[in-house]
Amino acid sequence: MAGGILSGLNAAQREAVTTVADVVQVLAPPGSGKTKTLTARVAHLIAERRLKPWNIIVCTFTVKAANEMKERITTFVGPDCAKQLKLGTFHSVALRYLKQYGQHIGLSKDFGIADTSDSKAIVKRVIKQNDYTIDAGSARGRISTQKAKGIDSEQFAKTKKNVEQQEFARVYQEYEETLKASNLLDYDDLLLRCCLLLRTEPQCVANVEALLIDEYQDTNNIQYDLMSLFAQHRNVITIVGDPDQSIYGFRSAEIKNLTRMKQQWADTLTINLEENYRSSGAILHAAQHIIEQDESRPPKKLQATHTFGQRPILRKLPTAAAEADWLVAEVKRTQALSGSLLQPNDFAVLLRSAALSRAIESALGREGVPYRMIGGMRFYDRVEIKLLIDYLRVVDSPGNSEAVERIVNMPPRRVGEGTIKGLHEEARLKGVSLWSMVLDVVQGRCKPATKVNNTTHTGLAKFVDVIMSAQKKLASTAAEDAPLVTLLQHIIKKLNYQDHLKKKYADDCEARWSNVEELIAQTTEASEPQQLAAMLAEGALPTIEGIERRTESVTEDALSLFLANVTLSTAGAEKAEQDGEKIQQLTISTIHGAKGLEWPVVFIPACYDGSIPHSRAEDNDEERRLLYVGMTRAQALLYLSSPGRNSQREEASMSTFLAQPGVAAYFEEHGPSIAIRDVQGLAKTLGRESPSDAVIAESKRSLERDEDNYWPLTGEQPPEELAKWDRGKSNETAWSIGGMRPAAVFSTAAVTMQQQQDFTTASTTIKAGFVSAKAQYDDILEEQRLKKVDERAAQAKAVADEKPKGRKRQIEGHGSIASFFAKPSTTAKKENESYSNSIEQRDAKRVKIPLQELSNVNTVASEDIANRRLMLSHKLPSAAPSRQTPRPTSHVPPADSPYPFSSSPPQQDQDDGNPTTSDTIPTSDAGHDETTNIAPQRKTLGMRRSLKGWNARGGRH
DNA sequence: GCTATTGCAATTTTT
DNA sequence: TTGCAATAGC
Repeated sequence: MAGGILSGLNAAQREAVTTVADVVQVLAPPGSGKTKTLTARVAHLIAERRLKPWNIIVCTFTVKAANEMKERITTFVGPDCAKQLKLGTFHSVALRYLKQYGQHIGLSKDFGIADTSDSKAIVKRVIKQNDYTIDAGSARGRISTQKAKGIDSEQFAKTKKNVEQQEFARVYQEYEETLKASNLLDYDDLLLRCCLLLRTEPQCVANVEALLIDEYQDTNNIQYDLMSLFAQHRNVITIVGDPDQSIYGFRSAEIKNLTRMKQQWADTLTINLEENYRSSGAILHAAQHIIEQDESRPPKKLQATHTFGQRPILRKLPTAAAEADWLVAEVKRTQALSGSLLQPNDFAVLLRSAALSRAIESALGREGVPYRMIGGMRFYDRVEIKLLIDYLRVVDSPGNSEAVERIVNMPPRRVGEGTIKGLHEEARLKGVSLWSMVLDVVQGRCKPATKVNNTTHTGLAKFVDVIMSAQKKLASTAAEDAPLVTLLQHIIKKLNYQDHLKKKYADDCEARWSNVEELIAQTTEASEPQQLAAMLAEGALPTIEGIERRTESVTEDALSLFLANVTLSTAGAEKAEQDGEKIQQLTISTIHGAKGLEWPVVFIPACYDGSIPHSRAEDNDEERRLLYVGMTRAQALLYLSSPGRNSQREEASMSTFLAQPGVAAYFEEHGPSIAIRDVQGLAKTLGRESPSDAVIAESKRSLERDEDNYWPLTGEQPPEELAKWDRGKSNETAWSIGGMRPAAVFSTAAVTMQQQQDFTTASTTIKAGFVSAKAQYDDILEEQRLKKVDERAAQAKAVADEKPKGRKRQIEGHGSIASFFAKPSTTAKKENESYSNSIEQRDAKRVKIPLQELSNVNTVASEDIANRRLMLSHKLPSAAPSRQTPRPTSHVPPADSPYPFSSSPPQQDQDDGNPTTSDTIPTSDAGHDETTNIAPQRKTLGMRRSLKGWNARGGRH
């Protein structure tokens, strides 16, 4: 077994794995096999040193890291053994101790965890109640900072200095009181209380033989304390980390903890890993150059093991939309030029902040590149899910007044804000929970000072009934009978939840309902006897003599553990992740979320001042490290880029980190040409087989542009786009249509499964959106027209079949319609796709015009389209506002599409070697055929009308 | 007093 | 582009 554990490790790694030193620091720069080393050490401790897995604690910082660690350890020691390890995020390990031994520090067993929205609500209420003037957001942050320093509210109050700080001290104190009253712990409390517990009852960790910590550079002081306490009996600690990758300073991470550790344990052995196995030499050089701008940082060696490869690319684009278009074009180009050596899974787009994904998502959607988003909105944070979770939380512990407040009038029960606020305040003064207050009112035991009229009283009674009946249900369901789902189903039924969703979210209730179904599926899974047992067992810590632990009542513990896990889990997306593995998808992530991961090709867009370094960041060195972390995720190709304007359309300049003199030498100005020998180099770096020359040549043919030469290197608009800008200014409506975000593009990994469904129903949904008979009739007419147009276009196509390549044209009527919803700036091509259908004569004649010229022709045409739209909007009186809402239907894929987002699957036409595309079909100036005129115009007007309908929506009716 | 509508502001990173 | 606050209406 030892051979297995050590195989593939270099000398330094072996030393780290097998050393007999008790306290070990492994300094592991990016790509040096950090996780590999840590997992191997765990395996070594178990296999060679004969430590019991249940006496080993492994802490990570993120759920993802924990999962990955678990997976990798499993391959070493097998699932049974791996399961017994105490492995998880700091928070989840702390939670286990508190659930089991919390009574020793006076913690009641059924405490809940206050998530971000709970904390936020509490702080807000406290501030409002007292007419304080502090900003709620910053107060929350400060509370967390104080807690991470280990300063509790009373200590802080004692040191209060100025008025502002006194006010904050009060907020802090009241916040703590409220948490206590609701029987909640916030994230920081989990760590703090665990420290308290382990100080008061050191016996709880008497069994711990070894402690291992991943990403140690991100520990804050509380976590440092926790580390010392976990290890207090044997002092066997292994940490891995890299100061250069410290990017959680905002969470009070202390890089100093590395030296602090050496001071506390004088015999600490430090091992440096210096070989990078991940990235090409060119990428490492560039990344290294960036990180070395920080002069306070101790120099460090990092040895490339791969060939030099392709230099990273640093590119300036005019706008975020252009940047996104360029990015997607590069994805497609590199994919094709590599002969599909690179697949969508191999690409990642890493962002400073999740909100930057908009432009990227819409460009990807438009071009049919499937993607998934990690980070961003969490599954359990979606309103329709959160509400149900809140119901479960109240059933589990009604003392959680925050949750009660959120759900008491949801769905609407005619219990208004005033009533709730009044009752809540009254409850607080009385020192009871909101729930017991409500209960007393409903059952007539208490006459509240707050006025409660009859309808409101009935509403409250309904609410009480839901909760109480659910509690009964839970109590009466045996552990074997899937208590969690049963309970959830009961609540859903009692609430008429599906109807509620229909009413509240008329336009996308299917999507929301399918999220609910996903939640049901998750609870069903968690309800299975083995799962239930596993959940309880996983939480269980070894029995230690002399320490009393709490006993369990299975069903209630299951619920409370389930809820705790929900709160601590990042996504609840395990399932979607599995699916993600099967489906080829590009990844979009924040840089923070990408830590520890790697991809063959990485894009880091939006590298402008204000984004990286972020305008709100207080520590620019940390921002630089963030960029370094992002860059070092790349194995073979790395693209950095910046738009000339930020999201607010203000001018944006290239990140200072990249604008330094000398930096440019490490970068190319444009994407690589990727000759065949480059593909071989790529294959080598990635450890894959290189595709044959023939395959490469073949896939190259599908490209309309095989060099990154559309966007000027200066960061200006290409002449084609400029022409549009000049003339298109007044065409605002069309732009805003284009900016619309498709409903089917979700930010949550967990929802990907449902995207498929959304799309398969998309064509019918379009119809459903047309409410008025007139509109529907128009639509039918429209479709017929388009069909006719398409038929003619198809004929033209037959004539012109030696056209250069590419994307399969869309013949379906709705496909053409869809292209009109797309963004004009970037989709001039697509507009032409449908529009040009009408100009078949020119089509046939111009097919042989070289690419460059073709795109110019296209531009002229789209300009004219824009102008004609404009004219029409003046001439034609708007028709009666249709009730039709502008369903974002832009990416309706063909029904047979293998990709959820594909509107143009990268398939070749089978019947001829020269598949046609409409992309490059040249179009002429204004249409001269009546049919052709009407088709695009009416669509445009339709959109205008519906936009009006959108704005005025609700005005009538 | 509750609901709906309209108008307004805001928008880092994670447990 | 979404989420919250104030306002008018029921």
